[in-house]
Amino acid sequence: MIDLRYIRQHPNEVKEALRKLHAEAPIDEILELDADRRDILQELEALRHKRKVASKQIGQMQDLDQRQPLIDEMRAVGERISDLEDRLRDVSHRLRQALYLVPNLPHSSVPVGADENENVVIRQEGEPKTERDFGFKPLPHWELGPRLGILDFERGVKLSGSRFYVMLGLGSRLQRALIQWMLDFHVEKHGYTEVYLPFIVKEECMWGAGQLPKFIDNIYHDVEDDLWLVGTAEIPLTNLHRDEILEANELPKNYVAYTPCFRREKFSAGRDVRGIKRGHQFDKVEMYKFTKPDESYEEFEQLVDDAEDICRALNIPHRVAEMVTGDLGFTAAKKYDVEMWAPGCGEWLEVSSCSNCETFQARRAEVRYRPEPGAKAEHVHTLNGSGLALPRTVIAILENYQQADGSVAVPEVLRPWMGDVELIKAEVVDV
RNA sequence: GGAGGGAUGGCCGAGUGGACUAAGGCGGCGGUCUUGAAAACCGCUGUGGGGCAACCCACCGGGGGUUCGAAUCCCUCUCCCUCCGCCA
Repeated sequence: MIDLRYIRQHPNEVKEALRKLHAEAPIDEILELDADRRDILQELEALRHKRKVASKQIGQMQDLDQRQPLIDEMRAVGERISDLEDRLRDVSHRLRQALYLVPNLPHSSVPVGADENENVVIRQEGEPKTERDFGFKPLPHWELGPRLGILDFERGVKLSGSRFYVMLGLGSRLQRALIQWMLDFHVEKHGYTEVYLPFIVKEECMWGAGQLPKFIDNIYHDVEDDLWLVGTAEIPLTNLHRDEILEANELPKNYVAYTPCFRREKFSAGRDVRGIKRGHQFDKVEMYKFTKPDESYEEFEQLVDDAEDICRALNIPHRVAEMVTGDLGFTAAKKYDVEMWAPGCGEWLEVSSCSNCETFQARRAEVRYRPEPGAKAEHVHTLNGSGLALPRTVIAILENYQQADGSVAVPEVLRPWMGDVELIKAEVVDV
């Protein structure tokens, strides 16, 4: 949610920003509702004051005959107050709903562009391996996995339908090793605090993180208990300090969490249906920062570098792309994607998406800090970034580390987390 | 799932219809005293909103209601605690 005062004072700047985002939001409606709300509020408060004073008088009057006319008058005032309160509730609700539809505004440094095709690759480390480097034609993971007996698509579908899969044996263990290793890596090398979170949350968390109302169709929802399955750890992490005022000296607060993520993928029907790139359920290690506003961009660059560190340690080529205005998404003021090269499917895979949401989520979830003791509380900035998304990192490992005989080498850094297994190879099957 | 008890400011805690403009304490900040500190004493110390301002309004877990007037009465929801049951 962006600042209502800012919209009121700079409506044209907001509209201009929305044009750059290729987004629409009911700004004129917001301005009208805001004006209405303040009109109603002023009248209402004047009447409440009048009633308050009169009620005090009534309480002190002994003469019932004198009292009665004043009581009658105040009864009428009470009815008008009641009316105005109803109108205020209605207008405030509509105003809030309208504000919830406004996306975050882009940071001034974000390049203007229409869509993802105009995103800017700002750096790349490592050269993608070619067929010549391999000495054979590298296979995509959806062929490698089943051949090695570590991926089973048919049984996933049998259990849960399309976009579900089963991991087996060393495939499953590889993913588990990655989770452990990445958590330890961020805790030990980057100083994050590990946190274990609920995977299903209350509706208000969804509003706080900016998931509702916009993304309702992409969220799994348990109707009976009105709980919502998280599509990313960003949701419970944003709400971890909801309605809190943090001390300046405890910022930045850096968290890292592993969670499964659940997404209905209503908007990507038919896309990325092969393999494990886009499932309804996937695992992710997520980094998250609560920072002071004037430190957030410095912390943001660090966050991206922390994600890249994982790519470096795995020795897989990666690049960083900066999102243009048209591809920023709803909550980010600035966003980078980290992509790993996958030689089998022949594409750059988004393994991390890093966003600086500035005060957008903090305002929704009311996360604030006190700049100085005794000073007025201000909203913090919130930053999130995958560190990294698992199935895609597994894809990159399988496809980059495949050998001519169809086996897959285990990256050295992961071996201690995999019982020193060095090679994933097909089980010998009795004929 | 059943029975009972609770939810008040940063924290503890009093308050069962009208001076609550929420007592008192703790903590924090400032001051006096002191070479300095402690102690003692004095003062200040929540959040949000409206208004150019003086100032005003709201908030005692959330929502709704009764009343001229609600922290206080009624309804409802949520959460916490104790005990019982079930259970990884």
